[in-house]
Amino acid sequence: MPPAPPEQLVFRALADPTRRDILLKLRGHEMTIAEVADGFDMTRAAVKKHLTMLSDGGLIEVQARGRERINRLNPAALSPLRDWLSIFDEFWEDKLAALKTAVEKDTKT
Amino acid sequence: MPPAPPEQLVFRALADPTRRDILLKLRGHEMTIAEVADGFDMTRAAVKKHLTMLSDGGLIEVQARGRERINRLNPAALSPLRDWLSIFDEFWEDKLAALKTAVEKDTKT
DNA sequence: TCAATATAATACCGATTGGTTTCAAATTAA
DNA sequence: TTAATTTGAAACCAATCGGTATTATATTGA
Repeated sequence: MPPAPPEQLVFRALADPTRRDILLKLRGHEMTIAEVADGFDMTRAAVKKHLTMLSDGGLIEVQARGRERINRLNPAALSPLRDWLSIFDEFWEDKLAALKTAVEKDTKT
Repeated sequence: MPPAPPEQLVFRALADPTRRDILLKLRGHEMTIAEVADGFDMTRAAVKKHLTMLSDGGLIEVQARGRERINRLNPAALSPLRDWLSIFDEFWEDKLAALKTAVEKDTKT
């Protein structure tokens, strides 16, 4: 297993909508570059660049098979994102609690 | 309440490490621009630009108070990110299940 | 073998980003 | 009132980004 890419590469990879769409497309089954590119309104070369950035972030794994490159989703690489998000869970809860209080106070009057 | 910014503005806002650090810094209590900028190795103007992008993504709320601008964390704006992440939960689970199976098989031999 | 296919690699382009500096405007405090 | 403070806004710069086109390389299939 290659080392987990730094958090920054994950956030950077997800910053582009085309790359997020690629990840969605890769759910379920692996694809060659040409298959991934199919349906996108850009050249294969452009899609390939996006795939490289996704690979840099560890979000996909690429495997050579003959002259093709098989791209496979690696959902485990989303962990840094989950971890970062969890830092804000308590504040999220605080906001919810405050809202609950406000609603209760409102219905009481 | 202003309309929720599109998902893309949230992902874009989080793509920069300085902006993520700003969000961490804003946990707990609100701050003026100068207070946010303090500790960062860049000009106040640069930090202000980051705050603008965070505001564009709805991740902070800005309120004028005299000549100061109070910046407050808005954790609710992270929802699009949570929602997007949840799309991959099932594949995450699949991977875990596969791992579990592999481990069981391994310990059995 | 040889042509077609799948990808890689590079150079190039315009737009955006992340930063700076400079100057103006609004607010506050002495 | 006047000077200091806080911010806003704009011009500018180098680097990165998202895309193109072109060329080269490796693999496959007839």
